[in-house]
Amino acid sequence: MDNKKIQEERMKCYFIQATKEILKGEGLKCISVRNIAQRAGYSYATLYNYFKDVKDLIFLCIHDFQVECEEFVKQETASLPEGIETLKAISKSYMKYFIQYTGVYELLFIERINENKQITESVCTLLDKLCQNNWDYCVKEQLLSQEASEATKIQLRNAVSGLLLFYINRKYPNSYKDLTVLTEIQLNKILSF
Amino acid sequence: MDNKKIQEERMKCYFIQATKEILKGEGLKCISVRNIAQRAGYSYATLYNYFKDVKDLIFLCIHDFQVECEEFVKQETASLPEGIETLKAISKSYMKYFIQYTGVYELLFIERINENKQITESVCTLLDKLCQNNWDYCVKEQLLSQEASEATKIQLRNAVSGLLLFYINRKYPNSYKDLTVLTEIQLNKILSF
DNA sequence: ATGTATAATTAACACTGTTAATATATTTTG
DNA sequence: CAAAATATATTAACAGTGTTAATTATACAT
Repeated sequence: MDNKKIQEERMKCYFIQATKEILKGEGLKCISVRNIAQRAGYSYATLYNYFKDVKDLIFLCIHDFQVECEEFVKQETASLPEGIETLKAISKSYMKYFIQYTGVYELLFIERINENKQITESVCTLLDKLCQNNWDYCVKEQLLSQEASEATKIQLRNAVSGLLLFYINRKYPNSYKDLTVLTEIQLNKILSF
Repeated sequence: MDNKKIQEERMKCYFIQATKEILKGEGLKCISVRNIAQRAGYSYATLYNYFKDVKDLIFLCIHDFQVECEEFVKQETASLPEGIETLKAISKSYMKYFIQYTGVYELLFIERINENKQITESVCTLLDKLCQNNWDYCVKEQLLSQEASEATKIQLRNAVSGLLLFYINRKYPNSYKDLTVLTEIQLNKILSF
């Protein structure tokens, strides 16, 4: 029956929605089967009729957050012209998203979940993807070689990851202002070619 | 009484030792009060006579691992002359330590524990510290300015952190060989001045 | 309307960290 | 040296966690 599928998808959606709300609000540490189910308006065991386990459910949120982050950055940088300054703006916007939703950061980069290679790789290279057309532009305008752009892309990804890890996970530096200063210096250093 | 103190310290040491063994062996996910106590040869509740809670105990391991990492890197790079190549060697040795003991990496950089500013900062700047005399050397030899060395130091720290995070936590890239290639490129890029 | 398939719930299990009450050593005192 | 007092270690219990089995409620087809 087709109705079965529709209803099943709707139910799944309720649980996924609840999970996403908790992650964005209270954070990863507040995720529990009973907590999710309560917010979805069902008993905790009902969840297991639609998901293999809680990891399976949480895993499904990753893709949604990835898309959300992408849209967030695109909206913030859509009006900017292609080039180095936009690469900086994208990087800062990307960081802004994860600093605003640290629970999402934890899920995407910290939490050990069922290792799906596809998703894992697309999470790791999300910033690369967001920057891609700007890198292409810089190469086309001969601001740097194709080879150099590849290495610099990875450099940018690592720098941003490092800054986020220390700031979100270790409160280092201990103020947002200090982080922005640090970020500015690092971005200028990496993106001066 | 002085004997009291000695005995108390000995007891603490048994639990700390057990915790460190589990962390270096099975990893952070295998840490539990009952598991630690069993390995130490005591009941789980005995632990609470010597530590406020399990976080307090785990926290005490951080300093030891930091020292161990420091000694590991120093031993591997002691014979090298000061300079850029040694900065690379130190970075690679530092990465090697954490890849060998991923449980230690998790504890120092991933796990959310009682936030002690002192320790947190010293963990975040451990690589900086290990490199310091080489940076001083490079500045003295006028290979780069003091200001540039500060920015590059942070750049190196972030790059290494990013590489470790993705590789250890997300298996990206998915082979150690690929990681070494990626690392080599990144280090050469950062340390070419 | 009744029987059957399906979905949702409660009860239970094996874990987790932590605390209170109990049992065991150890030390101090008569 | 024996008894009382103190300190230490252990078991039992509680409130959590994820997960599964058994049970109840619901929807659907005959």
